[in-house]
Amino acid sequence: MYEKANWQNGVLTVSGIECLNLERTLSCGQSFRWKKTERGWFGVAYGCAAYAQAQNGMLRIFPCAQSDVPRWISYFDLVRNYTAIETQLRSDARLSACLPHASGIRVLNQEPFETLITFILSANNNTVRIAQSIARLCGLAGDVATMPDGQQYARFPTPQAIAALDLDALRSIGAGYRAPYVQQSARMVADGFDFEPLRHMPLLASRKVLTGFPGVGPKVADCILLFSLGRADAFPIDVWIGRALKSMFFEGEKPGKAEMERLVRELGPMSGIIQQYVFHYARKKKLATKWEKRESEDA
DNA sequence: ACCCAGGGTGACG
DNA sequence: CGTCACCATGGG
Repeated sequence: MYEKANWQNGVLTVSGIECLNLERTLSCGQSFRWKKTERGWFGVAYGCAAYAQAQNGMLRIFPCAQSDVPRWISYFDLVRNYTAIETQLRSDARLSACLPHASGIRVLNQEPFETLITFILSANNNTVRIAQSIARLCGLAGDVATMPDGQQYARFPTPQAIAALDLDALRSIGAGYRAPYVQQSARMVADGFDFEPLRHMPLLASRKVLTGFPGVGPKVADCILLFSLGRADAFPIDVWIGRALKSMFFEGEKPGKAEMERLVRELGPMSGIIQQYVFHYARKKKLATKWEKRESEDA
């Protein structure tokens, strides 16, 4: 939640934000279009390019048209009470270890079609390659727009633009065997698929609709629901979360499907947000052990 | 040369 | 229903 949002001369300043760590939020693998620069984080969302800076519970976004203020507030999920979520984490002995590494993470509210294509590309892939492929896809088929200062940037391509690409073009951006999935899914959206009903259906029904897209299974469906359709109870289970839950909740034993579902239910209606904290914690911890291992090998 | 990465698909029991 | 080889690509 936040106290005040002020717009002046193309700059949006939101103050009194209780939990916000931009570094963690923008580099934790939910969005792949933000880069750290000297002027702050630069990214493109909903066709708008902007810089984002944060300090002391204050978030500044520029350039920002006045009509885009509600969208940015929604994008950074500033309406949600993250203090309550972090309190829940702190009071759970199994989850509290996540906070030092993940406090201030927010789940962004991204554009659904962009999220669909992004996470089709994410399957059996790594975050560096995913970001590269997205950037090349935008350069290849995205509209070029111009910022007020003259700087040019590429928007995420429309469904029609991606649907019009041939498979060789999609392979050229590094889509690999996912190229036909991207092409066919883009065609379905270009043909009029409507994401909006998925915001309000029962979770299982929404997931079933999304797995109708080629290249979308249960995990990618949950990513789309959590990252772009406001479903805070969608709980994507990937290799990192699987490992983390195994050690944190099941004493190193691989949980069955029913046990996993029971755990997610126990975590409550914000389980998906909590998932993001655990995911980031798991990745940071693994990274540290990798570094330690490499340094000990060097020595 | 082998393993891994925000998994999904299709074939087979 | 569950399991499993296979998928294209680049880095470690």
